[in-house]
Amino acid sequence: MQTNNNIYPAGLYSFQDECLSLLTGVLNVSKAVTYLVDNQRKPICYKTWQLQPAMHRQYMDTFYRVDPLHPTQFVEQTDATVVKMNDLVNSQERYNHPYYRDFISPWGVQDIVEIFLRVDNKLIAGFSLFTSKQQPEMRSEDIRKARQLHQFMQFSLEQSLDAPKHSHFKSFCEQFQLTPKERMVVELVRQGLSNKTIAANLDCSLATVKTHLQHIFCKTGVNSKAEITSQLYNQH
Amino acid sequence: MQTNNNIYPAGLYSFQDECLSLLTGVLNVSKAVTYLVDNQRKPICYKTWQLQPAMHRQYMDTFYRVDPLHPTQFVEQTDATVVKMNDLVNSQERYNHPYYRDFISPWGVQDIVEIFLRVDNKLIAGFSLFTSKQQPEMRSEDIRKARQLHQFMQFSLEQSLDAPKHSHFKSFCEQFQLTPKERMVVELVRQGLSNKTIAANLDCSLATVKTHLQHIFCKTGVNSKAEITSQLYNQH
DNA sequence: CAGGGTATCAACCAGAAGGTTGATAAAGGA
DNA sequence: TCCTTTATCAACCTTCTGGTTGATACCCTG
Repeated sequence: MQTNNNIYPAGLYSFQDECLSLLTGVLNVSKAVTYLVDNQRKPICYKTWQLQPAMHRQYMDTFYRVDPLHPTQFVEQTDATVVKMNDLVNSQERYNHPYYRDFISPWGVQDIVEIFLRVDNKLIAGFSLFTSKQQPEMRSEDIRKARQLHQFMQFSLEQSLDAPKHSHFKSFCEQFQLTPKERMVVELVRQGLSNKTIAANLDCSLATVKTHLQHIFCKTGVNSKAEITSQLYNQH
Repeated sequence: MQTNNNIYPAGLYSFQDECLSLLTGVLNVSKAVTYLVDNQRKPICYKTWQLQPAMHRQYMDTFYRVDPLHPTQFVEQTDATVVKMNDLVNSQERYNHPYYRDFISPWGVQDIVEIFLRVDNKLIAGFSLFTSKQQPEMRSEDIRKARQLHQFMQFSLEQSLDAPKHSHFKSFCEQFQLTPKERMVVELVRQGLSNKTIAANLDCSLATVKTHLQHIFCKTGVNSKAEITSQLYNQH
């Protein structure tokens, strides 16, 4: 079942179960499915909740090819976390699209919300939540809750996988548009050096280091060197 | 030889933040507060959400003594996870109880839901969720969702306690034989907090924090809080 | 019961860090 | 060319941190 060089930590499978239970328990959905994503961005390890086996089989045989929410559709958009189908595709397109006309609609589905989990910007798991035509339409309030749940699942995942966070430094610097010299200061601050030592490292005066720090504090909204460090390790 | 079951693993504090965000984001509450629980079952490390500082102060000064949802009330009931105040105490008792009459009611609170997290049957964290008198009453549906959220938080907690991430923190603390309190200080230092904030979190004086730090510096050979942080992340 | 370990707090001091103002100078784009 | 950005430095002040000393109190163990 598992492909070659794709090793998932044992906990990921139960994590998947727990997430599915959480999402279906808290959000008002009629059926749901979850999967992991392999190196080739192919969904594997499906787990379903109140989803007809025949429907799943039909998807696996045919309709995955035209699924607008398929993981391969979100290769570039690494920021796509919670995607609502009816927002992604307008009603006109839906009417003509084989995925809706021949698959989604006949199974009584009104809308689908897709939730993606990533590690290091790499998609590793997804959840499809279905609402039926009998249910009230998904409101922005529900999407907000879904995003909230996503945030916690993502946090939980990073905690348990001990996800590498080396990209934080870069994203931190870019996010606040720090200048090259300021970035150097940030890196030396991260190492726990005193201002005097930083000045020695950069071959400038203590006053200059303090000015750089002042600019960094101002740009980032942080109040101390210690906070910079904790920011670099705790994204949130 | 002292009881070491009071170790707060690295990340527990941000875990607390995330849980608070999750609960207040998904459930319909007006204010909330979370705390960790120490060996003596005393709540520490409070974090509030939309809760008036004056109300919190009033609780800390006086009313914690008569709080029917106080962690010490649930010593035996290791299965108590989600407790609704109005279920626990009937309306007759509520009317005469000083906690309701003089504290809860004047602050416009209708009901409180308490959520407990345990590790090895030992209570380690709690969340108090408040609904206001303006809100509709908590239904069993909401409690069911709260239980669902609890289940996931509990799962996530157990997962992250086993995560390799904690090995640095743990080995650092064990290597230098830091006491439970000192470990807490180390963790709060890691978060980049000032001594004053650490004191507030541990509910002790600034002087005590400085003493703990002095002992930590002495034991570890480190010279500053900033160095502690870099030690925790740079150990290989 | 004495003693070690832990936790608590106060007072004091020197030095580091944070915050502000102001100034100079090189580099690069409008 | 002017103006902005970036990098540099000084002086001044407040607050925070680190380092020290000393003291009280509790718990557990010998």
